[in-house]
Amino acid sequence: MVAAGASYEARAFGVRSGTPLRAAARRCPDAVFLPTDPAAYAAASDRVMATLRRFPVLVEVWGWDEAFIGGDIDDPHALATGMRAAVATETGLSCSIGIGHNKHQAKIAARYAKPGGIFQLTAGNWTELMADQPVGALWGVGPRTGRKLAELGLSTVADLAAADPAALVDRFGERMAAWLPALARGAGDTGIATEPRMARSRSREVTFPEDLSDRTEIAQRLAALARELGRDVVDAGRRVTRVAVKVRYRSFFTQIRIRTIHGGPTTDPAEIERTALTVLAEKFDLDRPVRLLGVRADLALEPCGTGGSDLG
DNA sequence: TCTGGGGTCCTAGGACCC
DNA sequence: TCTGGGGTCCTAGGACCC
Repeated sequence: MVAAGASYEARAFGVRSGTPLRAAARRCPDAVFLPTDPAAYAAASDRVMATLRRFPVLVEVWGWDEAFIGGDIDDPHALATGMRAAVATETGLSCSIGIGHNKHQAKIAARYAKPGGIFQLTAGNWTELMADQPVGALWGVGPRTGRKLAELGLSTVADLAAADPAALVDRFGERMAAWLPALARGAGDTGIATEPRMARSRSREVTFPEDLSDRTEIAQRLAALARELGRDVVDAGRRVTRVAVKVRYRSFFTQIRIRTIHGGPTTDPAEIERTALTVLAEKFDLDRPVRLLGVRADLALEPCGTGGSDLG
């Protein structure tokens, strides 16, 4: 069990998202531990997004607690101030706003804005603020890429910004090789998608308190997950194209095996369950203790139904 | 940091067909 | 029988983000 998030007070003690609960309790003995409440987060999120949409801007929802605001804005600082005030008045919540010429800059600016402030990152102050940062500070560069870049002698944003894409191609492929140095120079996407995205997949997974060794029990637990998932997907009015099964063993070694549904996309939960069980039986070694089981359904991009627009 | 749950996108290689 | 190229579908796996 790990913390999904932590208050700023708890963060001061070294507790953050992903910290095991045991470690969190050790570092911060006075911490209050709350269960997750997805429905409450969704409701609060809806209210915040509705507040933002009242401004004459484009709003792209980016998860529960983030949004990109787009537009040709004369005075972004004034806009941000107005938005923060409106969100506070209408929802009682505090938010931070980062301003930039693209999503990447805005995203990083928002870090500087926290907690509960406004910060602007531009071509003008990008270099000053970012040049000496580790490459991992860039949005989209994680620990793995950071390590690979370090092996090439590129550890800071400035190093990467000056790197020759040709020198990165072998390691990262054509696209990434071109993208990474641009990212380091502050480039980024500017598109704002106001329409809700059509989900590509839906999944369920569970880590067991005690590893599972009994094959029958493993199959039963997977079947139960598949049934829950099937219900979700049907409720959402979507069709399933592929079913993936995920198994994590005691060693933390994790495998995903996938199968395309024969005969085209399905809405039949029984078929989802059956496919998951087949994949489990045919493609996994179940002689080792299992720590986690998961099922994922990949979804057809066209909703099911007979041409109606019941998803409005 | 003995390591949750829910997602997205990209790449590489094999199979198969023309 | 061997050879080559291109296209498409499929799976595995890597990586990142919240």
